[in-house]
Amino acid sequence: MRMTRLVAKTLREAPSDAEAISHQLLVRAGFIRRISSGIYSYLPLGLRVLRKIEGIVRQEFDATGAQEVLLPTVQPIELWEETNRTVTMNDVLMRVEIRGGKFVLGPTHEEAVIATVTQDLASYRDLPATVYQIQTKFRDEARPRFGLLRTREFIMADAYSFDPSQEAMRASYKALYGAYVKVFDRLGVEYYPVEADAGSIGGDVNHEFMVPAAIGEDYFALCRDCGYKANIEAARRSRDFAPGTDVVAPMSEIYTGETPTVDSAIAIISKTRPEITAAAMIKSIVLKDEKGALALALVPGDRKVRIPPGYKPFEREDFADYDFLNLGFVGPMGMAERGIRVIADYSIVAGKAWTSGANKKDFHVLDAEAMRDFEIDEFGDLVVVQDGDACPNCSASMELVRSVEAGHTFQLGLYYSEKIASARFSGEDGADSMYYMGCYGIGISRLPAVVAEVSHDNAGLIWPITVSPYQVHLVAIAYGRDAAAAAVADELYASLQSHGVEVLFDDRDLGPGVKLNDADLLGIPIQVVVGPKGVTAGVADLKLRASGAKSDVPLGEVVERCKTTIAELLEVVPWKVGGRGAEFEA
RNA sequence: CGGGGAGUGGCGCAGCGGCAGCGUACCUGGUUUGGGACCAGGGGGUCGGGGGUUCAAAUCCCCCCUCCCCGACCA
Repeated sequence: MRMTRLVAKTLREAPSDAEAISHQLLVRAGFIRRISSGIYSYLPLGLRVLRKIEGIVRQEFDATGAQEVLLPTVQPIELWEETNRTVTMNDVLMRVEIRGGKFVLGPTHEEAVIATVTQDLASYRDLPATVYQIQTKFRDEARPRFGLLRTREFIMADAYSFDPSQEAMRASYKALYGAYVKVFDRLGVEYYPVEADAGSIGGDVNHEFMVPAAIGEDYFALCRDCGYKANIEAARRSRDFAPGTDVVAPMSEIYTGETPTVDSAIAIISKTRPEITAAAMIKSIVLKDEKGALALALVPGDRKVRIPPGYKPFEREDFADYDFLNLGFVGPMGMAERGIRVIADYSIVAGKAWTSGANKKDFHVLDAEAMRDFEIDEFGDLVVVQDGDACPNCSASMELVRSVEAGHTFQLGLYYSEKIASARFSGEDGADSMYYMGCYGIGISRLPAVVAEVSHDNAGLIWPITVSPYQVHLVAIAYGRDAAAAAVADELYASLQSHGVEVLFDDRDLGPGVKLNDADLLGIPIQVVVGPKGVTAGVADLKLRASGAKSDVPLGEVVERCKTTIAELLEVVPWKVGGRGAEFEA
């Protein structure tokens, strides 16, 4: 492609509303343009990057035997009512009403894929099967931000596996997980498949594919010793807490006044008992399960609580219904007698003096001991993991890594099949059976931004060759001014193309500084510069964008050198950690 | 949805009661061509929208819209 013809203009300055570096660079380099909040157009360069990423996904998904389909963007709302997701996904659903009735723009496609394949996967003989699509989706995100990283309209590659049994589902999951590892290896960015929280879907194992990035909205816990890694919502810490050895005084009450938070209570209490810190306090969080039964979660006062599965936090208004629950002064004492289940973090050990709310407004208790002054029905992993916590596998210190979620694989099991009557096939015995499903999503349109976010420098973008819009950026210095040099450049351009090299040719009549700076901004991995000086000497300058390494190449060898350099760059997986990826327990 | 900030030419910004400006980008001519050159000329803006105050509003007041940031939310 000749840049004089290319629909894109580089900008010296990014729009002021572009906050994320990836957003700024992608706009400045002419890859994308913002149309509305969270809604973007792709210019030719940006689309080529998308196509490269899609191509990688297609290859790796196809290699597992998955088959590409295309599901509708506009879906009848009845499909969504069947799974109750008109309610559970209400906030992101975009509804449209047309003559034909009520519809939604698909934010995801579980319902649609089941409706699509049910008659074609009607027998156990048709299973297993995996289909996938690369589709535009729409979610009315509460807050689109960071350019392409969080948008309302986005492109996703989503695969769905259908199996006759849980074991078969696990095999399908493993195959797709393997494809994901290959896809991310080829994208050339550092990534970690981490254990993830199943969310409301439930299901067995699921993984998120996380790319560490300063702008990331997610965190995962990483143990560099044993390789344990889990999303912060799913991460656990070691349960190895020995009982304390304090000589615990009898429990006593203390008037603390209007101190409904841990910090405010400690501020008062520490005046008389300076040794008592937030960590020595029990934070009691009131929960309710699906049936409305109450439970109490106990965590140390300096930690954030991780709500155990099956429970929801009590709403502020709910407290009015229970006079023994004083918001801000709740404690575990006497809860067993009231039939309230007490679940404690493993760190709430006996033999230690705890401070707690006294279940009485404006009062706390001191020197409460677990098992002596209050019962614990059950222990759980109830705290949100933080930097320095001990790894649950090997007890080494873990760190939290800030990252962007780039992909997510789920074992859905029967979650949707149970809700959708048509999700059935005839089993070997002739009876109706439900599909065991898996779903696998990669944020295609998020990835150019993810790559840009982790692969750039002060001069601009640095594309891995696998996703770069072009492989070679041919820069002609003094094109239109120096006939001899221009002729050489034209010849090189034609020659590279005829050898199958994807080449962007800067044939613009601009000063050399502009063109070289633009080449760095666009970030194509191999730059070839030809100008009057070099042509006189019989050489072109070949520069690798990533390393900045330059070398003079005789004009007659440029094409060959480009081809071998491309091959070398394709050979390298720029980032690879030993043991990462392949191993996991499905 | 709560809090904060901003809307002036494609992009970045100044102007803050008295003729709508600068840089960049764009067009024409000329000089220049190995790291964002220079000279001369030129085109382009309902100053986010509506209402009000005023002899006069980009500027002051009211309402609305949009965008950005922080938070809440995030199968």
